[in-house]
Amino acid sequence: MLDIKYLRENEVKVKAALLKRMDPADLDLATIFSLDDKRKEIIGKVEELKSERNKFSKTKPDAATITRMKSLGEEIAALDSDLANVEADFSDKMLALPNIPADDVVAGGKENNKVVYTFSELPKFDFTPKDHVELATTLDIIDYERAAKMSGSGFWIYKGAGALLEWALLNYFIDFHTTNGYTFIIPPFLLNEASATASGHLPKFRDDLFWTEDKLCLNATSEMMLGNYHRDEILSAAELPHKYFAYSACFRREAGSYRKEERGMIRGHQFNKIEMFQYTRPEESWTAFDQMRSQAEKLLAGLGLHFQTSQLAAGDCSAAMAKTIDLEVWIPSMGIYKEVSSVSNSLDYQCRRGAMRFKNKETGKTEFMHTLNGSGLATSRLLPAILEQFQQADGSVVVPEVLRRFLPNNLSVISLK
RNA sequence: GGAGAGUUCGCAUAGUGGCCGAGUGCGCUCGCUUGGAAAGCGGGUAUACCUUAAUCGGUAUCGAGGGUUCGAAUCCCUCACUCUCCGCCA
Repeated sequence: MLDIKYLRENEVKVKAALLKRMDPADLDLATIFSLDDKRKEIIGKVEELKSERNKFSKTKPDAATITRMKSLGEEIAALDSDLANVEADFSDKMLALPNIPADDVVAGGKENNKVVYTFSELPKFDFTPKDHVELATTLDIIDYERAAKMSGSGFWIYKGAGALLEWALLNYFIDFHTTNGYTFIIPPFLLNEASATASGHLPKFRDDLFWTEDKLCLNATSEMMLGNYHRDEILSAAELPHKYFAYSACFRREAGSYRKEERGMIRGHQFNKIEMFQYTRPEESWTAFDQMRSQAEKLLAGLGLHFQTSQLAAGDCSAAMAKTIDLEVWIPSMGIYKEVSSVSNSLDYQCRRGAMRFKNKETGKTEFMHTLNGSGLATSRLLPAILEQFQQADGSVVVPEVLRRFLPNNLSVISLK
């Protein structure tokens, strides 16, 4: 959520920035301002009346006063209900406004994304490379068929060396983030509606979430959890920044999509992800952003995979974010780069929504913090990338060096039994 | 799933319809005192919104939402959470 005062004081600038990501037809600040005016007007009136009522409520009033207060009460009730309507309308419209893109974020959609970094060379093969589904199935490390039998399409089973490799990836990430001073969190995997709303995923993603009969939804990214961790809290300046990382399985319905082009485990209903998250002082968030980007890149580079980093155009960033960069790993069989990490700065947008503040010692004021999140990393596209990029002519796969210490007997090659 | 007890200002507690946005103790903080400290004494110590140049002031908030009432921390209803006992339990 944006700051109404800032909007009013910087209307021209804000408008220009928002138009980088919004259709002009959807941007109507004038209506928001007039709702705000109306809101203030009613508040002025109703509070005056309440003040009068309170004066008489301090003592036992006589019969005449009681009659007068009764009609005053009716007036107050009417104004209160008007106010509730106006405020609901106002807050709907405010919540619908996306974040203001950072100055260096270009306008437009996906087509304007720009590659800003590339790691290593495109892998070349002197044999005909296989895709990860064939490799995994032949090596018997991923079982798609039995997963479909048990749970339906879009699920898979990690098996044997596949499960060990998956777990080694997670261990490698956990080790890395812990070394960098992040605190490990394993959150609940189900959350209630209030939390999903505060994190900004509702109402937008309602249909993309799995819902239980108990009105809880399955976590689609642990950002939902980490972004709620300090909700309605006021922290002290001294404890900032807070750096967390969480492991969770992530569940997404992915209704009606893509199965043909995105076979195997490129897109599924359940995958594992480790998410970095920071709460910072406002003046420190861009430094933290660069830090998180570099951490995600190091993590991925450590695996030796060919990938690129793209800076997203305004329209391709999710609504809450002022700036986002994506790490995209090369999937040889598809001939494209697929996202494995997304690092974003939401500035104070999420904190306004969740009332997450800190006490600034110098100014004595309570201010909103900034939040940043970044995958570090999602595994569901890494495993295919590893299988495909590191495959050998005989169908075996070389295990990245950094993972071996997390595997039994320092397993270095996954081969046919 | 059943029965009961709870949820008040950072913490602990007081408060059963108007004098309660809320007392007391602890904590924190400022000042006095002191060579310095402790003790002691005195002051301060929530959040949001409205108003204001700012202060002052006003409104709301005693788990959440609704109701009764001229007036609710206090009475009624619904919900959430915590604790105790019983039941069930892959």
